[in-house]
Amino acid sequence: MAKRGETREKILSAAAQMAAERGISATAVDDIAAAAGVAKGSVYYNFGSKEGLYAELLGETLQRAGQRLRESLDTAVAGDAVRSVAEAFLRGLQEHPASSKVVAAELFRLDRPWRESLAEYRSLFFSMFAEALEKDDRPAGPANAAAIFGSTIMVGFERMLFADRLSLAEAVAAIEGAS
Amino acid sequence: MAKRGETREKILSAAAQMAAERGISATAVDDIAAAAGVAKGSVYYNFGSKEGLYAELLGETLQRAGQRLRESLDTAVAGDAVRSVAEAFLRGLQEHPASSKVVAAELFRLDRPWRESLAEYRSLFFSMFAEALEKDDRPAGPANAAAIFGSTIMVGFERMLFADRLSLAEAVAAIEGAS
DNA sequence: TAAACTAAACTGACTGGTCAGTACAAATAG
DNA sequence: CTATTTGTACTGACCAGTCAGTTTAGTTTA
Repeated sequence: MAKRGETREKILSAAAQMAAERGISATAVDDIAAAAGVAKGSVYYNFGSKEGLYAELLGETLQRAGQRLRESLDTAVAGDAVRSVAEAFLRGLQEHPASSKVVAAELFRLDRPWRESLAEYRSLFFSMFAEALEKDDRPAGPANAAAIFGSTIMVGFERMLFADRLSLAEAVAAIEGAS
Repeated sequence: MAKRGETREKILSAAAQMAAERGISATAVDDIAAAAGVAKGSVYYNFGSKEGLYAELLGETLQRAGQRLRESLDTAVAGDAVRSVAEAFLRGLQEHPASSKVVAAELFRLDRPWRESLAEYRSLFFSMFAEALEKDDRPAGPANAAAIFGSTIMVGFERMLFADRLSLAEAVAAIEGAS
């Protein structure tokens, strides 16, 4: 029998994979369990509810992204901060495509229980991009942060959908040039 | 009895309002009918299905936006095209907040029947922003278009959520960028 | 001019399927 | 001995979609 940690990992991975393809609400708990090769009861034993499961998946993903951004921001040279942060963001998307897709699709939704948590992270990301702009001595109002963040997400998404058509360097250059 | 057009309008308006607050999938046809002050059967008489109803709402909204962008693009002076298109886009969001929210929330989803239609419009918008960039003699690759489009959407969304905190001019300036 | 007719518009109770969540006894692992 | 996992069967809520019947507006007939 698998250890607790392994079961959790298998479930989280299957949940991410399926939701990336079909969306969260179209993914049934029975299907997740089947895809993970695990009993439905184990999902509830480990996560309590479907909501709890996806809250954890989104939370993990967002926290990881936040940490990445924080690090790249702190180590970046002044004048290169925006580029550095945008690149860190894009790398994150690339390394965890499934959960990233889920997050991206949920980021604009208004009807989910984890709306608050998502909104919190959104404003955290905003503030970090603003910080990067400041460090580069560029205008750093809320609109400017939103603009940079928006272009980064959109370019990242585009890149995820059309795999290798767009190099990391090209993508970052476009983001820098946009605003 | 109300004329056919009136009933349709009431239903579309209620559908937009509710979906903007709770999302499409969390909005029951029963609730739409109740909010519109109309029997559930009338929804099906007029639109055939829930999917048909929202397909029409999204289609209308996207087409209107597309037209707006086309016009502003065609009348814009070279050098001012990006600003002009971005402003047109933001104005559209402002004038139809409910249906715009619905569209924005659906724009990144992977699991809907109207995914194809949305994707089509997304690439139409992309190409118009690319055209605007060209007209302004700026780099106009796919990444650049995605970047501008992303920043426009994100700033517009931010503006919709925090109503008057952000003037149209400020928003457009942030999208255009300082350089 | 009013009665009869017609078709389109509308109604709302009902149906059938889906799915989150529960129950629990038995098996396995550390 | 305790925590974890399994498998199966079940419940109850929710909700898209249906349909037989009712209302309305407009038109024809006598």
